[in-house]
Amino acid sequence: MSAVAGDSKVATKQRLIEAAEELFADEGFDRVSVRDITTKAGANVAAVNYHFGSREGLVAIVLARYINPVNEERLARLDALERKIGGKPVPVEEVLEAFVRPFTTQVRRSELTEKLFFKLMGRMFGQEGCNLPPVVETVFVNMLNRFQKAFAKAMPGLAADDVWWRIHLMAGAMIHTMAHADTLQRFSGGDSGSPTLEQTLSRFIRFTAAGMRQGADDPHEGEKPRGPQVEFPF
Amino acid sequence: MSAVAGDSKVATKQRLIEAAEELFADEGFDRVSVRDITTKAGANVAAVNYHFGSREGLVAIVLARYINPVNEERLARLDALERKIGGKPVPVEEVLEAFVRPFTTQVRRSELTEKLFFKLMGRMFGQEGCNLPPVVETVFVNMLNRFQKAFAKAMPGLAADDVWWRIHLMAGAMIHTMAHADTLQRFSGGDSGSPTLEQTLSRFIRFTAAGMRQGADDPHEGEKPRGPQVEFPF
DNA sequence: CCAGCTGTCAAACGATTGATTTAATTCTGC
DNA sequence: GCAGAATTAAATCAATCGTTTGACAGCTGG
Repeated sequence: MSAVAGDSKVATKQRLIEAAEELFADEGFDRVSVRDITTKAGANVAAVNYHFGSREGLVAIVLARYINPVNEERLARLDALERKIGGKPVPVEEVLEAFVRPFTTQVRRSELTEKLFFKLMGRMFGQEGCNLPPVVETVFVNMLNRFQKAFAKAMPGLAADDVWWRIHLMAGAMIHTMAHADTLQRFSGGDSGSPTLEQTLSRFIRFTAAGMRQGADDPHEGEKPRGPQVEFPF
Repeated sequence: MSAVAGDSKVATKQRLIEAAEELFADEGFDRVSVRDITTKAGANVAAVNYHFGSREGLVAIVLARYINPVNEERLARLDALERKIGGKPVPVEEVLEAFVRPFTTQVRRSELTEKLFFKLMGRMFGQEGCNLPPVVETVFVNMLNRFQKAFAKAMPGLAADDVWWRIHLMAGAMIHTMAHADTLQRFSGGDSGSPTLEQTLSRFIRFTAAGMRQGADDPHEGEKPRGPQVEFPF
Protein backbone atom coordinates (compact mmCIF):
# COMPACT_ATOMS: atom_id res chain seq x y z
CA MET A 1 0.00 0.00 0.00
CA SER A 2 2.71 2.44 0.94
CA ALA A 3 5.96 3.15 -0.81
CA VAL A 4 7.73 2.99 2.50
CA ALA A 5 6.15 0.03 4.21
CA GLY A 6 7.49 -3.36 3.35
CA ASP A 7 11.15 -2.42 3.09
CA SER A 8 11.69 -4.62 6.07
CA LYS A 9 15.44 -4.41 5.61
CA VAL A 10 15.42 -0.73 6.51
CA ALA A 11 15.41 -0.12 10.23
CA THR A 12 11.99 0.67 11.67
CA LYS A 13 13.22 3.95 13.09
CA GLN A 14 14.27 5.09 9.65
CA ARG A 15 11.01 3.92 8.07
CA LEU A 16 9.04 5.82 10.68
CA ILE A 17 10.92 9.03 9.92
CA GLU A 18 10.41 8.68 6.19
CA ALA A 19 6.74 7.84 6.53
CA ALA A 20 6.27 10.80 8.84
CA GLU A 21 8.03 13.11 6.40
CA GLU A 22 5.80 12.07 3.53
CA LEU A 23 2.62 12.37 5.55
CA PHE A 24 3.61 15.68 7.11
CA ALA A 25 4.52 17.00 3.68
CA ASP A 26 1.18 16.51 2.02
CA GLU A 27 -1.20 16.67 4.97
CA GLY A 28 0.48 19.05 7.39
CA PHE A 29 1.87 18.36 10.83
CA ASP A 30 -1.47 18.59 12.57
CA ARG A 31 -3.60 16.31 10.46
CA VAL A 32 -1.36 13.24 10.82
CA SER A 33 -1.83 10.83 13.72
CA VAL A 34 0.69 8.44 15.22
CA ARG A 35 -1.36 5.59 13.83
CA ASP A 36 -1.21 7.05 10.33
CA ILE A 37 2.56 7.10 10.56
CA THR A 38 3.05 3.62 11.99
CA THR A 39 0.57 2.15 9.53
CA LYS A 40 2.32 3.73 6.56
CA ALA A 41 5.69 2.61 7.94
CA GLY A 42 4.38 -0.90 8.47
CA ALA A 43 5.34 -0.71 12.11
CA ASN A 44 3.61 -1.14 15.44
CA VAL A 45 1.66 1.63 17.10
CA ALA A 46 4.06 1.55 20.00
CA ALA A 47 7.06 2.04 17.73
CA VAL A 48 6.90 5.81 17.71
CA ASN A 49 6.91 6.03 21.47
CA TYR A 50 9.60 3.39 21.70
CA HIS A 51 11.99 5.12 19.31
CA PHE A 52 11.20 8.79 19.83
CA GLY A 53 9.64 8.96 23.27
CA SER A 54 6.54 10.66 21.94
CA ARG A 55 4.90 12.01 18.82
CA GLU A 56 6.45 15.37 19.61
CA GLY A 57 9.88 13.76 19.68
CA LEU A 58 9.40 12.47 16.16
CA VAL A 59 8.20 15.85 14.96
CA ALA A 60 11.27 17.50 16.48
CA ILE A 61 13.56 15.07 14.67
CA VAL A 62 11.82 15.61 11.35
CA LEU A 63 12.11 19.35 11.86
CA ALA A 64 15.79 19.29 12.74
CA ARG A 65 16.76 16.78 10.05
CA TYR A 66 16.81 19.23 7.18
CA ILE A 67 16.42 22.71 8.63
CA ASN A 68 19.74 22.56 10.41
CA PRO A 69 21.76 21.28 7.44
CA VAL A 70 20.08 23.82 5.16
CA ASN A 71 20.86 26.70 7.50
CA GLU A 72 24.43 25.57 8.03
CA GLU A 73 25.01 25.17 4.33
CA ARG A 74 23.60 28.63 3.84
CA LEU A 75 26.14 30.02 6.28
CA ALA A 76 28.96 28.03 4.71
CA ARG A 77 28.06 29.25 1.25
CA LEU A 78 27.86 32.84 2.41
CA ASP A 79 31.24 32.43 4.11
CA ALA A 80 32.73 31.06 0.92
CA LEU A 81 31.33 33.94 -1.11
CA GLU A 82 32.65 36.58 1.26
CA ARG A 83 36.01 34.90 1.51
CA LYS A 84 36.27 34.75 -2.24
CA ILE A 85 35.29 38.35 -2.89
CA GLY A 86 37.43 39.86 -0.13
CA GLY A 87 36.09 42.88 1.70
CA LYS A 88 33.75 44.00 -1.07
CA PRO A 89 30.00 43.43 -0.83
CA VAL A 90 28.69 40.20 -2.33
CA PRO A 91 26.16 40.91 -5.10
CA VAL A 92 22.55 40.43 -4.11
CA GLU A 93 22.02 37.60 -6.59
CA GLU A 94 24.83 35.58 -5.09
CA VAL A 95 23.61 36.09 -1.53
CA LEU A 96 20.19 34.92 -2.69
CA GLU A 97 21.76 31.93 -4.37
CA ALA A 98 23.49 31.02 -1.11
CA PHE A 99 20.11 31.32 0.57
CA VAL A 100 18.15 28.96 -1.64
CA ARG A 101 20.73 26.66 -3.22
CA PRO A 102 21.08 24.47 -0.09
CA PHE A 103 17.59 23.12 -0.72
CA THR A 104 18.71 21.53 -3.97
CA THR A 105 21.69 20.05 -2.16
CA GLN A 106 19.69 18.60 0.70
CA VAL A 107 16.85 17.23 -1.38
CA ARG A 108 19.27 14.60 -2.62
CA ARG A 109 20.14 13.59 0.93
CA SER A 110 16.50 12.72 1.47
CA GLU A 111 14.42 9.80 0.26
CA LEU A 112 11.63 12.16 -0.79
CA THR A 113 10.51 13.37 -4.17
CA GLU A 114 11.61 16.86 -5.07
CA LYS A 115 8.00 17.91 -4.92
CA LEU A 116 7.36 16.39 -1.50
CA PHE A 117 10.64 17.66 -0.10
CA PHE A 118 9.87 21.25 -1.00
CA LYS A 119 6.35 20.91 0.29
CA LEU A 120 7.77 19.69 3.60
CA MET A 121 10.27 22.55 3.73
CA GLY A 122 7.54 25.03 2.98
CA ARG A 123 5.36 23.68 5.77
CA MET A 124 8.25 23.75 8.22
CA PHE A 125 9.26 27.34 7.62
CA GLY A 126 5.69 28.45 7.23
CA GLN A 127 3.20 26.74 9.49
CA GLU A 128 5.49 25.25 12.09
CA GLY A 129 8.06 28.04 11.81
CA CYS A 130 7.20 29.31 15.25
CA ASN A 131 7.67 26.21 17.42
CA LEU A 132 11.21 25.29 16.45
CA PRO A 133 13.36 23.25 18.82
CA PRO A 134 15.79 25.61 20.62
CA VAL A 135 18.90 24.22 18.90
CA VAL A 136 17.32 24.73 15.50
CA GLU A 137 16.11 28.20 16.37
CA THR A 138 19.58 29.31 17.49
CA VAL A 139 21.19 28.37 14.19
CA PHE A 140 18.24 29.88 12.39
CA VAL A 141 18.54 33.26 14.08
CA ASN A 142 22.31 33.32 13.56
CA MET A 143 21.84 32.55 9.89
CA LEU A 144 19.25 35.27 9.48
CA ASN A 145 21.43 37.89 11.11
CA ARG A 146 24.41 36.98 8.95
CA PHE A 147 22.32 37.28 5.80
CA GLN A 148 20.80 40.54 6.97
CA LYS A 149 24.29 41.97 7.25
CA ALA A 150 25.27 40.59 3.86
CA PHE A 151 22.20 42.13 2.21
CA ALA A 152 22.75 45.42 4.03
CA LYS A 153 26.33 45.48 2.77
CA ALA A 154 25.20 44.74 -0.76
CA MET A 155 22.67 47.59 -0.62
CA PRO A 156 24.44 50.46 1.16
CA GLY A 157 22.30 53.34 2.29
CA LEU A 158 19.31 51.11 3.00
CA ALA A 159 18.00 51.29 6.57
CA ALA A 160 18.18 48.15 8.72
CA ASP A 161 14.41 47.82 9.01
CA ASP A 162 14.04 48.09 5.25
CA VAL A 163 16.52 45.26 4.81
CA TRP A 164 14.62 43.12 7.29
CA TRP A 165 11.32 43.72 5.57
CA ARG A 166 12.75 42.91 2.17
CA ILE A 167 14.17 39.70 3.59
CA HIS A 168 10.72 38.91 4.95
CA LEU A 169 9.09 39.49 1.58
CA MET A 170 11.78 37.45 -0.13
CA ALA A 171 11.43 34.57 2.29
CA GLY A 172 7.67 34.65 1.89
CA ALA A 173 7.95 34.30 -1.86
CA MET A 174 10.30 31.37 -1.36
CA ILE A 175 8.25 29.53 1.25
CA HIS A 176 4.96 29.95 -0.54
CA THR A 177 6.45 28.90 -3.86
CA MET A 178 7.90 25.76 -2.30
CA ALA A 179 4.81 24.78 -0.35
CA HIS A 180 2.17 25.50 -2.99
CA ALA A 181 3.71 24.86 -6.36
CA ASP A 182 0.82 22.59 -7.23
CA THR A 183 -1.71 25.28 -6.36
CA LEU A 184 -0.26 27.49 -9.07
CA GLN A 185 -0.66 24.72 -11.61
CA ARG A 186 -4.29 24.26 -10.61
CA PHE A 187 -5.21 27.93 -10.58
CA SER A 188 -3.45 28.78 -13.82
CA GLY A 189 -5.14 25.94 -15.64
CA GLY A 190 -1.76 24.54 -16.62
CA ASP A 191 -0.58 27.83 -18.15
CA SER A 192 2.25 28.02 -15.65
CA GLY A 193 4.11 25.33 -17.56
CA SER A 194 6.33 22.62 -16.15
CA PRO A 195 9.61 24.34 -15.37
CA THR A 196 12.64 22.46 -14.13
CA LEU A 197 13.89 23.04 -10.62
CA GLU A 198 16.71 25.13 -12.01
CA GLN A 199 14.32 27.33 -13.97
CA THR A 200 12.20 27.91 -10.91
CA LEU A 201 15.27 28.81 -8.90
CA SER A 202 16.33 31.23 -11.60
CA ARG A 203 12.92 32.84 -11.62
CA PHE A 204 12.96 33.19 -7.87
CA ILE A 205 16.41 34.74 -7.73
CA ARG A 206 15.71 37.24 -10.48
CA PHE A 207 12.35 38.23 -9.03
CA THR A 208 13.60 38.72 -5.49
CA ALA A 209 16.91 40.28 -6.52
CA ALA A 210 15.00 43.01 -8.30
CA GLY A 211 12.78 43.45 -5.27
CA MET A 212 15.68 43.49 -2.82
CA ARG A 213 17.73 46.17 -4.52
CA GLN A 214 14.75 48.16 -5.73
CA GLY A 215 15.33 51.88 -5.42
CA ALA A 216 19.05 51.40 -4.95
CA ASP A 217 19.99 52.96 -8.28
CA ASP A 218 17.17 55.48 -7.88
CA PRO A 219 18.28 57.36 -4.78
CA HIS A 220 15.50 59.96 -4.88
CA GLU A 221 12.98 57.23 -4.11
CA GLY A 222 12.28 57.62 -0.42
CA GLU A 223 9.58 56.29 1.87
CA LYS A 224 6.89 58.06 -0.12
CA PRO A 225 3.73 56.23 0.97
CA ARG A 226 1.31 55.29 -1.77
CA GLY A 227 -2.30 56.21 -1.27
CA PRO A 228 -5.04 54.60 -3.33
CA GLN A 229 -4.87 55.89 -6.91
CA VAL A 230 -8.56 55.34 -7.45
CA GLU A 231 -11.08 56.33 -4.84
CA PHE A 232 -13.45 53.49 -4.12
CA PRO A 233 -17.07 53.46 -3.05
CA PHE A 234 -16.83 51.59 0.26
CA MET B 1 -11.97 36.12 29.91
CA SER B 2 -12.76 36.63 26.28
CA ALA B 3 -13.45 39.84 24.45
CA VAL B 4 -16.29 38.14 22.68
CA ALA B 5 -18.02 36.18 25.40
CA GLY B 6 -20.49 38.00 27.56
CA ASP B 7 -21.91 40.32 24.94
CA SER B 8 -25.18 38.55 25.48
CA LYS B 9 -27.01 41.13 23.39
CA VAL B 10 -25.17 40.04 20.26
CA ALA B 11 -26.71 37.01 18.63
CA THR B 12 -25.00 33.75 19.47
CA LYS B 13 -24.45 32.97 15.82
CA GLN B 14 -22.52 36.19 15.37
CA ARG B 15 -20.50 35.66 18.54
CA LEU B 16 -19.56 32.18 17.35
CA ILE B 17 -18.28 33.51 14.04
CA GLU B 18 -16.20 36.21 15.70
CA ALA B 19 -14.77 33.85 18.28
CA ALA B 20 -13.92 31.36 15.53
CA GLU B 21 -12.20 34.05 13.49
CA GLU B 22 -10.00 35.12 16.37
CA LEU B 23 -9.06 31.56 17.29
CA PHE B 24 -8.48 30.48 13.70
CA ALA B 25 -6.32 33.55 13.19
CA ASP B 26 -3.79 32.92 15.90
CA GLU B 27 -3.91 29.13 16.20
CA GLY B 28 -4.75 27.91 12.73
CA PHE B 29 -7.85 26.13 11.48
CA ASP B 30 -6.74 22.69 12.61
CA ARG B 31 -5.73 23.37 16.19
CA VAL B 32 -9.06 24.92 17.22
CA SER B 33 -11.81 22.67 18.54
CA VAL B 34 -15.53 23.30 18.57
CA ARG B 35 -15.34 23.54 22.33
CA ASP B 36 -12.64 26.21 22.13
CA ILE B 37 -14.94 28.26 19.96
CA THR B 38 -18.11 27.83 21.98
CA THR B 39 -16.27 28.48 25.24
CA LYS B 40 -14.76 31.70 23.91
CA ALA B 41 -18.15 32.74 22.55
CA GLY B 42 -19.81 31.91 25.86
CA ALA B 43 -22.16 29.53 24.13
CA ASN B 44 -23.12 25.90 24.45
CA VAL B 45 -21.16 23.13 22.74
CA ALA B 46 -24.15 22.29 20.62
CA ALA B 47 -24.46 25.82 19.32
CA VAL B 48 -22.06 25.31 16.44
CA ASN B 49 -23.95 22.32 15.11
CA TYR B 50 -27.26 24.06 15.63
CA HIS B 51 -26.31 27.21 13.74
CA PHE B 52 -23.91 25.88 11.13
CA GLY B 53 -24.77 22.20 10.83
CA SER B 54 -21.21 21.18 11.58
CA ARG B 55 -17.77 22.47 12.36
CA GLU B 56 -17.03 22.38 8.65
CA GLY B 57 -20.04 24.59 8.01
CA LEU B 58 -18.66 27.23 10.34
CA VAL B 59 -15.25 27.05 8.70
CA ALA B 60 -16.83 27.50 5.28
CA ILE B 61 -18.67 30.60 6.46
CA VAL B 62 -15.55 32.09 7.98
CA LEU B 63 -13.69 31.40 4.76
CA ALA B 64 -16.32 32.94 2.52
CA ARG B 65 -16.95 35.96 4.73
CA TYR B 66 -13.91 37.93 3.65
CA ILE B 67 -12.32 36.10 0.73
CA ASN B 68 -15.26 36.77 -1.53
CA PRO B 69 -15.55 40.49 -0.75
CA VAL B 70 -11.79 40.89 -1.11
CA ASN B 71 -11.72 39.15 -4.47
CA GLU B 72 -14.73 41.09 -5.74
CA GLU B 73 -13.28 44.39 -4.64
CA ARG B 74 -10.06 43.43 -6.39
CA LEU B 75 -11.97 42.91 -9.60
CA ALA B 76 -13.92 46.13 -9.16
CA ARG B 77 -10.74 48.10 -8.57
CA LEU B 78 -9.06 46.59 -11.59
CA ASP B 79 -12.13 47.39 -13.65
CA ALA B 80 -12.04 50.98 -12.45
CA LEU B 81 -8.37 51.30 -13.30
CA GLU B 82 -8.78 49.90 -16.79
CA ARG B 83 -11.85 51.99 -17.45
CA LYS B 84 -10.01 55.11 -16.35
CA ILE B 85 -6.89 54.52 -18.41
CA GLY B 86 -8.66 53.47 -21.60
CA GLY B 87 -7.06 50.79 -23.73
CA LYS B 88 -3.54 51.36 -22.46
CA PRO B 89 -1.91 48.94 -20.01
CA VAL B 90 -2.34 49.76 -16.34
CA PRO B 91 1.05 50.28 -14.65
CA VAL B 92 2.23 47.35 -12.55
CA GLU B 93 2.15 49.35 -9.32
CA GLU B 94 -1.50 50.18 -9.79
CA VAL B 95 -2.47 46.59 -10.56
CA LEU B 96 -0.64 45.57 -7.42
CA GLU B 97 -2.44 48.24 -5.47
CA ALA B 98 -5.77 46.89 -6.70
CA PHE B 99 -4.63 43.47 -5.56
CA VAL B 100 -3.76 44.32 -1.96
CA ARG B 101 -5.76 47.45 -1.16
CA PRO B 102 -9.03 45.54 -0.59
CA PHE B 103 -7.57 44.07 2.58
CA THR B 104 -7.38 47.49 4.16
CA THR B 105 -10.97 48.12 3.10
CA GLN B 106 -12.33 44.86 4.47
CA VAL B 107 -10.44 44.94 7.75
CA ARG B 108 -12.76 47.74 8.81
CA ARG B 109 -15.82 45.63 8.03
CA SER B 110 -14.60 43.08 10.56
CA GLU B 111 -14.56 43.13 14.35
CA LEU B 112 -10.95 41.97 14.39
CA THR B 113 -7.71 43.75 15.09
CA GLU B 114 -5.66 44.69 12.02
CA LYS B 115 -3.05 42.22 13.16
CA LEU B 116 -5.50 39.37 13.67
CA PHE B 117 -7.35 40.09 10.45
CA PHE B 118 -4.21 39.84 8.35
CA LYS B 119 -3.13 36.74 10.17
CA LEU B 120 -6.50 35.18 9.35
CA MET B 121 -6.24 36.21 5.71
CA GLY B 122 -2.76 34.79 5.51
CA ARG B 123 -3.88 31.47 6.93
CA MET B 124 -6.82 31.30 4.57
CA PHE B 125 -4.87 31.88 1.40
CA GLY B 126 -1.96 29.83 2.64
CA GLN B 127 -2.83 26.77 4.67
CA GLU B 128 -6.49 26.36 3.78
CA GLY B 129 -6.05 27.78 0.27
CA CYS B 130 -6.68 24.38 -1.25
CA ASN B 131 -10.06 23.41 0.22
CA LEU B 132 -12.07 26.47 -0.72
CA PRO B 133 -15.86 26.20 -1.05
CA PRO B 134 -16.76 26.00 -4.75
CA VAL B 135 -18.44 29.40 -4.87
CA VAL B 136 -15.37 31.04 -3.39
CA GLU B 137 -13.04 29.15 -5.70
CA THR B 138 -14.92 30.26 -8.81
CA VAL B 139 -14.59 33.93 -7.97
CA PHE B 140 -11.00 33.32 -6.98
CA VAL B 141 -10.01 31.74 -10.28
CA ASN B 142 -11.81 34.45 -12.24
CA MET B 143 -10.01 37.12 -10.29
CA LEU B 144 -6.63 35.47 -10.83
CA ASN B 145 -7.15 35.20 -14.57
CA ARG B 146 -8.16 38.83 -14.86
CA PHE B 147 -5.07 39.94 -12.98
CA GLN B 148 -2.85 37.67 -15.02
CA LYS B 149 -4.09 39.39 -18.16
CA ALA B 150 -3.60 42.81 -16.61
CA PHE B 151 -0.03 41.99 -15.60
CA ALA B 152 0.69 40.47 -18.99
CA LYS B 153 -0.56 43.64 -20.65
CA ALA B 154 1.58 45.78 -18.36
CA MET B 155 4.66 43.73 -19.22
CA PRO B 156 4.45 43.05 -22.96
CA GLY B 157 6.79 40.43 -24.35
CA LEU B 158 6.70 38.36 -21.18
CA ALA B 159 5.55 34.76 -21.69
CA ALA B 160 2.32 33.65 -20.00
CA ASP B 161 4.06 31.14 -17.74
CA ASP B 162 6.52 33.79 -16.61
CA VAL B 163 3.64 36.05 -15.66
CA TRP B 164 1.99 33.24 -13.70
CA TRP B 165 5.16 32.47 -11.80
CA ARG B 166 5.76 36.10 -10.93
CA ILE B 167 2.19 36.33 -9.67
CA HIS B 168 2.88 33.25 -7.56
CA LEU B 169 6.02 34.77 -6.09
CA MET B 170 4.22 38.04 -5.48
CA ALA B 171 1.28 36.35 -3.78
CA GLY B 172 3.67 34.34 -1.64
CA ALA B 173 5.37 37.48 -0.41
CA MET B 174 1.97 38.94 0.42
CA ILE B 175 0.53 35.91 2.18
CA HIS B 176 3.62 35.23 4.24
CA THR B 177 3.99 38.86 5.22
CA MET B 178 0.40 38.98 6.38
CA ALA B 179 0.42 35.71 8.28
CA HIS B 180 3.81 35.99 9.96
CA ALA B 181 4.44 39.65 10.61
CA ASP B 182 5.14 38.87 14.25
CA THR B 183 7.72 36.25 13.30
CA LEU B 184 9.79 38.93 11.60
CA GLN B 185 9.71 41.03 14.74
CA ARG B 186 10.91 38.08 16.80
CA PHE B 187 13.67 37.00 14.45
CA SER B 188 14.99 40.48 13.79
CA GLY B 189 15.20 41.24 17.49
CA GLY B 190 13.00 44.27 17.00
CA ASP B 191 15.22 45.74 14.26
CA SER B 192 12.34 45.52 11.79
CA GLY B 193 10.71 48.52 13.43
CA SER B 194 6.99 49.18 13.86
CA PRO B 195 5.79 50.35 10.46
CA THR B 196 2.25 51.53 9.88
CA LEU B 197 -0.04 49.50 7.68
CA GLU B 198 0.44 52.03 4.90
CA GLN B 199 4.23 51.78 5.12
CA THR B 200 4.07 48.00 4.93
CA LEU B 201 1.80 48.21 1.92
CA SER B 202 4.19 50.61 0.26
CA ARG B 203 7.12 48.32 0.92
CA PHE B 204 5.22 45.38 -0.50
CA ILE B 205 4.17 47.17 -3.67
CA ARG B 206 7.63 48.54 -4.38
CA PHE B 207 9.30 45.19 -3.70
CA THR B 208 6.95 43.14 -5.85
CA ALA B 209 6.63 45.76 -8.59
CA ALA B 210 10.38 45.60 -9.09
CA GLY B 211 10.20 41.82 -9.13
CA MET B 212 7.25 41.70 -11.51
CA ARG B 213 8.70 43.91 -14.22
CA GLN B 214 12.27 42.75 -13.73
CA GLY B 215 14.09 42.30 -17.02
CA ALA B 216 11.47 44.35 -18.85
CA ASP B 217 13.80 47.28 -19.55
CA ASP B 218 16.71 44.90 -20.03
CA PRO B 219 15.60 42.93 -23.09
CA HIS B 220 18.81 40.91 -23.50
CA GLU B 221 18.03 39.11 -20.26
CA GLY B 222 16.63 35.73 -21.27
CA GLU B 223 16.00 32.46 -19.45
CA LYS B 224 19.68 32.10 -18.68
CA PRO B 225 19.70 29.57 -15.85
CA ARG B 226 22.01 30.36 -12.96
CA GLY B 227 24.30 27.59 -11.81
CA PRO B 228 26.03 27.71 -8.43
CA GLN B 229 28.73 30.38 -8.46
CA VAL B 230 30.75 28.59 -5.83
CA GLU B 231 31.33 24.89 -5.97
CA PHE B 232 30.49 23.28 -2.67
CA PRO B 233 31.86 20.21 -0.92
CA PHE B 234 28.68 18.14 -0.57
C1' DC C 1 -54.51 30.32 26.35
C1' DC C 2 -51.97 27.33 24.14
C1' DA C 3 -49.79 25.35 20.10
C1' DG C 4 -45.64 25.89 17.68
C1' DC C 5 -41.28 27.45 16.72
C1' DT C 6 -36.60 29.01 18.00
C1' DG C 7 -32.79 29.17 20.81
C1' DT C 8 -30.28 27.31 24.45
C1' DC C 9 -28.93 24.02 27.73
C1' DA C 10 -26.70 19.92 30.27
C1' DA C 11 -25.59 15.44 29.35
C1' DA C 12 -24.11 11.82 26.92
C1' DC C 13 -22.78 9.49 22.54
C1' DG C 14 -19.31 6.85 19.80
C1' DA C 15 -15.04 7.51 17.76
C1' DT C 16 -10.33 8.74 17.82
C1' DT C 17 -6.45 10.65 19.86
C1' DG C 18 -1.46 9.97 22.14
C1' DA C 19 0.46 7.18 25.46
C1' DT C 20 1.59 3.04 28.11
C1' DT C 21 1.96 -1.70 29.45
C1' DT C 22 2.44 -6.70 29.03
C1' DA C 23 4.17 -10.65 27.20
C1' DA C 24 5.65 -13.17 23.37
C1' DT C 25 8.63 -13.18 19.54
C1' DT C 26 12.41 -12.11 16.28
C1' DC C 27 16.73 -10.25 15.24
C1' DT C 28 21.66 -9.25 16.12
C1' DG C 29 26.25 -9.15 17.91
C1' DC C 30 29.61 -11.32 20.48
C1' DG D 1 24.12 -20.30 21.39
C1' DC D 2 23.37 -16.89 24.46
C1' DA D 3 22.27 -12.09 25.95
C1' DG D 4 20.30 -8.06 24.95
C1' DA D 5 18.06 -5.15 21.83
C1' DA D 6 14.29 -4.65 18.67
C1' DT D 7 9.73 -5.56 17.30
C1' DT D 8 5.39 -7.43 17.62
C1' DA D 9 0.07 -7.93 18.77
C1' DA D 10 -3.12 -6.73 21.97
C1' DA D 11 -5.16 -4.44 25.51
C1' DT D 12 -5.84 -0.49 28.22
C1' DC D 13 -5.75 4.34 29.74
C1' DA D 14 -7.52 9.06 30.16
C1' DA D 15 -8.45 12.77 27.25
C1' DT D 16 -10.50 14.99 23.62
C1' DC D 17 -12.92 15.11 19.46
C1' DG D 18 -17.44 16.36 16.64
C1' DT D 19 -22.01 15.35 17.05
C1' DT D 20 -26.60 14.10 18.95
C1' DT D 21 -30.29 13.98 22.09
C1' DG D 22 -34.13 15.43 24.81
C1' DA D 23 -35.75 18.67 27.84
C1' DC D 24 -36.77 23.36 28.85
C1' DA D 25 -37.41 28.43 28.52
C1' DG D 26 -38.94 32.40 25.83
C1' DC D 27 -41.47 34.14 22.55
C1' DT D 28 -45.09 34.70 18.83
C1' DG D 29 -49.33 34.26 16.23
C1' DG D 30 -53.84 32.82 16.19
